[in-house]
Amino acid sequence: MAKDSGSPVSGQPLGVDELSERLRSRGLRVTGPRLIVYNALAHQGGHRSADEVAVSITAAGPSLPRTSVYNALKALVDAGLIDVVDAGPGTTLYEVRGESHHHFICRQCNALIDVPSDSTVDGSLLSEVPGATVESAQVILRGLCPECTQRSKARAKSG
Amino acid sequence: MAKDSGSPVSGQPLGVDELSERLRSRGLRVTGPRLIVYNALAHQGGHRSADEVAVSITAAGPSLPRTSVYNALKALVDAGLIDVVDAGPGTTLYEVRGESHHHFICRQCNALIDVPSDSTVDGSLLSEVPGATVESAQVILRGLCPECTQRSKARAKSG
DNA sequence: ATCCAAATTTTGAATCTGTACAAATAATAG
DNA sequence: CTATTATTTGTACAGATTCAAAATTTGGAT
Repeated sequence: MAKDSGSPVSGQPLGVDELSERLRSRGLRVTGPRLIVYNALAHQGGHRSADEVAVSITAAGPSLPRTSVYNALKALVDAGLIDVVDAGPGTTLYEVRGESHHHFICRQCNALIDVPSDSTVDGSLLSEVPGATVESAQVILRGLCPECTQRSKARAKSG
Repeated sequence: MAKDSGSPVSGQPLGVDELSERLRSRGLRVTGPRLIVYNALAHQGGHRSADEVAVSITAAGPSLPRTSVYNALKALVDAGLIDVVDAGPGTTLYEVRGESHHHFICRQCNALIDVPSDSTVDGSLLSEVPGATVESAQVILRGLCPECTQRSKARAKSG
């Protein structure tokens, strides 16, 4: 569903030691599948589905059972090491936790583009719901990506 | 996944005539299923899954095949008459297109709450992607809804 | 009013994601 | 090293969405 490549907005992935510490600090054990899945996702970069992660793992050596990939992804999310990408309904996408950012989705080619978040705007969003405790704000922008915008303009001119 | 009822933020649904015109203006035919699905969604209000729409249609008379509901929903989205709700991965939810607004999702009770959008903030979001044509911006706010926030406070005090 | 070509609907089955469960296994405390 | 308990794994399952092919309907032309 989502066409996607590397991410222009990201922090650097964690090493095994810090990774382990973070897992333990949340009461989670450090296991093979979790390290493998995290590294696969970090190595691929960008936004990836559980299936894409599984495939890349298999490509790199012995494969992990599908269920294990799902389990590991869930554990990593719980540990705050990776995030579920807010990019609308459909297949769940994950990304290594890095700097806060938003997402742009092209309605034509489905490209998913990271957009640096403006902390000022971000701040105003967080105070928008009276009575509620707003913990995070994700923005989904939709429209035509730069490439499709170009193509669209070209088509309008010539024919 | 999403617990939900009517929407506090909405425009008034379109009549058959304007509905038809809008479909035609996008090269889409005016068909029974499309009108039925639109009206069902408009009548229910709020954020609804394809299944909820199908059920409400069946309850009101002759039922539509599930596939037809999906087809009609897609056509209506293409025509810009309804919107896909950005509320994270999972079942796709739809709503009649009305005033622009955002969504708040409670991490505890999964309540999905409409949040009026601040046009100022909205404006800044729309200009955030150089080269791209940003057509819409939806915001997903996450945290504790007012009720769960209350419960949380109460628990902190007493126990 | 009628006919035609193309767009849609319909039917039924297939697919794709994600989850539930129970038994086997591995990670950590002591 | 051993016990305890979290995890992993393999299998089965459920729900959402899509697909292919045949039947029908729409909108424009005759």
